[in-house]
Amino acid sequence: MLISNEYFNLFQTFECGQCFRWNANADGSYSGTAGGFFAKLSCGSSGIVLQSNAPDSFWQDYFDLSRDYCSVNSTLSRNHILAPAARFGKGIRILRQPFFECLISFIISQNNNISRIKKIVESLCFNFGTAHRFGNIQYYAFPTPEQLHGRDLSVIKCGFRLRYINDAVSRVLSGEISYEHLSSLSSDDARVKLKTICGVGSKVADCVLLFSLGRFDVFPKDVWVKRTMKLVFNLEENEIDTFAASNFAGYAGLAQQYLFFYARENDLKSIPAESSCVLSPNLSD
DNA sequence: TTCCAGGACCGGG
DNA sequence: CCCGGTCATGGA
Repeated sequence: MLISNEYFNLFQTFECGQCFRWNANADGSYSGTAGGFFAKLSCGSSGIVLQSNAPDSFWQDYFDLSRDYCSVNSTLSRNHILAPAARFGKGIRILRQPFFECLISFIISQNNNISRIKKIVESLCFNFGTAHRFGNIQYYAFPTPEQLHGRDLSVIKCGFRLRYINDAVSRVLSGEISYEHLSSLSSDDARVKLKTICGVGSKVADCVLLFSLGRFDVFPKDVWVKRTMKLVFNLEENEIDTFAASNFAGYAGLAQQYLFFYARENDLKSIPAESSCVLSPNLSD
């Protein structure tokens, strides 16, 4: 499969913090798994080459390839404060990750750092997921709810999140929480439903809504985003949602991801010298 | 040693 | 509604 798209950058898409099972190879290509499939993506002169055991339609959906990111990026760039971040992360695509994988991964993410999140998720897959092979590469699918139900998960060392995972597993298995049902709800109603899972609050729910259900209207607020919104827009936490809804034209989720990626890549923890309210444009690319 | 990480829960005010 | 303390774990 060949993907020719200026608005799809491997590093930006896989390192922007939305996913935990993609890793860079020495040559800059990326390998990873989703939905039980394996893929390797490398950037060539005529586009991105994707090798996989999955049908193209799976990745078409997963990488949100039918959406016009040029248009969305351009829309968001009309906000002159957001524009430098939109340019810096213009190759980010919002992944549509399989629901259960996304839900469990972001439950694990809470009060945690990305490198350890990846280790815990990988341990979960290695210990409880199904082993597969793609050529000479062995990989482990994300475990299904059935594979996790009733098991002692303490080997993955996820700390206090253990009972949260157990609750999510049983609620999904019972059918009470499902992708199909959530898809039929508004984002607000779906968020309320997700938050009935013990260990799922607003932030984790919004990440699931954005990274699995493709709800671009939500705006997940983690420590980095809250810090950045205060820094560059001078907004308190309780002001962010209404601001995002009225300024990001229905694409708050992508705006949030641009900001998160920009802030983390540039270690934006305090006000850069001299510029209190504009992202520094000379840091782009 | 202390602080922090893509937070959530619980209690009390 | 909002606030502070607490919850495992490991890296800086």
